[in-house]
Amino acid sequence: MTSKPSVHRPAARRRRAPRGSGELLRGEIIAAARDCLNRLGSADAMSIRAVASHVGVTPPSIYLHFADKEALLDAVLVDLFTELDDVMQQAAAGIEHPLERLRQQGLAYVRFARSSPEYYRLATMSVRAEAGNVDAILGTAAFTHFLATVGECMDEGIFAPGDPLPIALELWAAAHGIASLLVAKPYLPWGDPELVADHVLRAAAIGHAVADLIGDPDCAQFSAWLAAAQTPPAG
Amino acid sequence: MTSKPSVHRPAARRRRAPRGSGELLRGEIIAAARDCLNRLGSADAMSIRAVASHVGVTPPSIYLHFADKEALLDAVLVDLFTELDDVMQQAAAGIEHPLERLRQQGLAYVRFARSSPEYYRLATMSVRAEAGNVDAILGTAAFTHFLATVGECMDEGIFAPGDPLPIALELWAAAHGIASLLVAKPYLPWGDPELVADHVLRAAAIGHAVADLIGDPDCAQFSAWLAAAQTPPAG
DNA sequence: GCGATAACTTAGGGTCGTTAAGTTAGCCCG
DNA sequence: CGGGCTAACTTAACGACCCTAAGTTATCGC
Repeated sequence: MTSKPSVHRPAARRRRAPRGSGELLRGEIIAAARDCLNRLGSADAMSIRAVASHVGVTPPSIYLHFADKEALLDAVLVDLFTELDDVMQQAAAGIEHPLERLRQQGLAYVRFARSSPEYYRLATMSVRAEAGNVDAILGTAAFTHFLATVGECMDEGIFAPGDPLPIALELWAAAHGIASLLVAKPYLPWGDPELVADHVLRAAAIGHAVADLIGDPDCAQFSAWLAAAQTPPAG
Repeated sequence: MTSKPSVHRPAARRRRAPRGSGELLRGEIIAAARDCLNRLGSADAMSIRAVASHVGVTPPSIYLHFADKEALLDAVLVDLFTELDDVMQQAAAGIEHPLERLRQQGLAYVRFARSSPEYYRLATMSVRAEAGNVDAILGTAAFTHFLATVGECMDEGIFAPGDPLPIALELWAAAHGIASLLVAKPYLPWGDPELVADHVLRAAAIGHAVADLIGDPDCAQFSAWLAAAQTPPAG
């Protein structure tokens, strides 16, 4: 399991860095780690040895910059979270209706997950995070921006006014659910991934909006409300 | 990382099994693996050596019954999926309204995930499954029963009539999303896990029902529909 | 040019998954 | 009741892994 023959392209031994710039190597290591990660496909398969050899250095040198393998993976993730924010911001740029912006952000999130599955797995499915890193996720630019959009939806009357955090977390859960399954079980009959992601996100948003609207009826009551609402709106 | 000092309770060397019953050991190995899995907390930390020593046998004996570590983990999962179906069936028993049954099944699903996080991680977050195992998930008793409940909701007029599979997959995505995050990031400010799970599931169900109802308006139109629907239903 | 020290390397301990080859114990058959 | 067949195991070892301790070398300030 651990003993798959990892690819060892020895990568010509690199010249020693000049005196002040040990930080230089750090960057190269992270880049190499990212490279190994999506070439080998799993954090397990990405060995310190492979990363080191890829940079042109011996394994112990890695430990001059990172406490252990986990710390290296964490550093890779920091890189990636800023990229995630980039694509989400870009997807939402220039869209005025906050609900549509929410949707585009969600879709960008799922796309990002699908485009680099191993990173996504690493980021969301590890227990590595200890109690301290609450901010590591909630403080992320990506989440902060998402949270803001949820707030704007409240201002618009889409969601009931109040603290946007719970709604944001729950919408995130939906987005993560479909992203995660598309990544982990791509062979299931999802149909067009973009489309199914849109369905899930849409249902989550509508669901929260309507839930805020109708309160907490029991199932029979909801069923009745639904039947009454059959009269379609204009459009 | 891999080199955490695994607990090696040597577990008195077991007597050789009688001639016909090699299958006996197989069961004991699976049980031991399950035990190690939730004592050590991760599939990585569960070493073949630990499992073997827990059964009272040497590591190579494991390979008489399982091709490799992955096969052993798969066998553990088969065990667990039948248990998942048990708790979901039990949760739904005696409830007549299909929507409420759907909800209880979803809640049971999340509860199961939270009660054995490492199993859940293993089952849902691995890439191990190849193209062949579509049935390994969709053919599961748990999923089949869930699918049936979705179908009954269609008969009841909750969801638009048609193929229940897409809806079931999408509802599953929502359930998986919250289950997965509760398991992987328990330190986030979720509040009461049972409650937040209920919110997410509820929103997903309502969202799909309403989405079927209102078609695919743009955001502004939806906003208007929402405002018009403010007139609360009876109850 | 010469020490101090940053930037590495060599060597190795301990764990892991897995395999090849050996050994022992239960059972069948004479 | 005893000899042998073979299922059920064990011993030994390979190669890969993470990580550490201790050594070495190149760069820079003086």
